[in-house]
Amino acid sequence: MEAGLSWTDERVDLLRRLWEDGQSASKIAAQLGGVTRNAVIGKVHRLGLAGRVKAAPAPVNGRRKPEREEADGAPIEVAEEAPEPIAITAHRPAPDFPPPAAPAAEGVALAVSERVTIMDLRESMCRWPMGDPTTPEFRFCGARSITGLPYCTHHAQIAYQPAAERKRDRRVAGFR
DNA sequence: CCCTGATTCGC
DNA sequence: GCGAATCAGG
Repeated sequence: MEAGLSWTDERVDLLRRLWEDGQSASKIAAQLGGVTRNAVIGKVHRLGLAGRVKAAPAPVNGRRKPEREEADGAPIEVAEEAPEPIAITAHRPAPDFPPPAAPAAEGVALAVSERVTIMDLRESMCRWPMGDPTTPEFRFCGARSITGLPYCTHHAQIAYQPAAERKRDRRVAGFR
């Protein structure tokens, strides 16, 4: 499938903006598409913009070393962090996010049983519209949505397609 | 159980 | 450089 999908300048740029905007790795991954949250976190660290607004949550080891024992009398010095006064966290509730202007249905079939009416729509449910809003048959996708986003992972990828990729993946089928 | 980021290491 | 596996925690 998408063979040429990698960390292009544009994708890195988007990653930067979203991360600095406080978006979580999983959300960013969903919006970028084609990568997992691990990939995002890994990239974030490589870019050197990890852990900005964090105290010191994980000075521990991530992956245990099976056989390799660090048996030496040299205690690893942990760099003490400078007494950072206060982090400037400008709250920007209006990110330059691409609105799901043209929701396009695609072939993948979601479980019909998951569809819900607006009455049953919860915060954690996908708000992807399905059907004609003017009819009583109108439903929402209803699948588990990405925390903080109105859509499930599947629809988020459709709604938030990267600008570069967007043109190619245009698919306008009938709504359902 | 859902999620979060951090770390290590094989590729 | 990349990201899965794993860890540690909310």
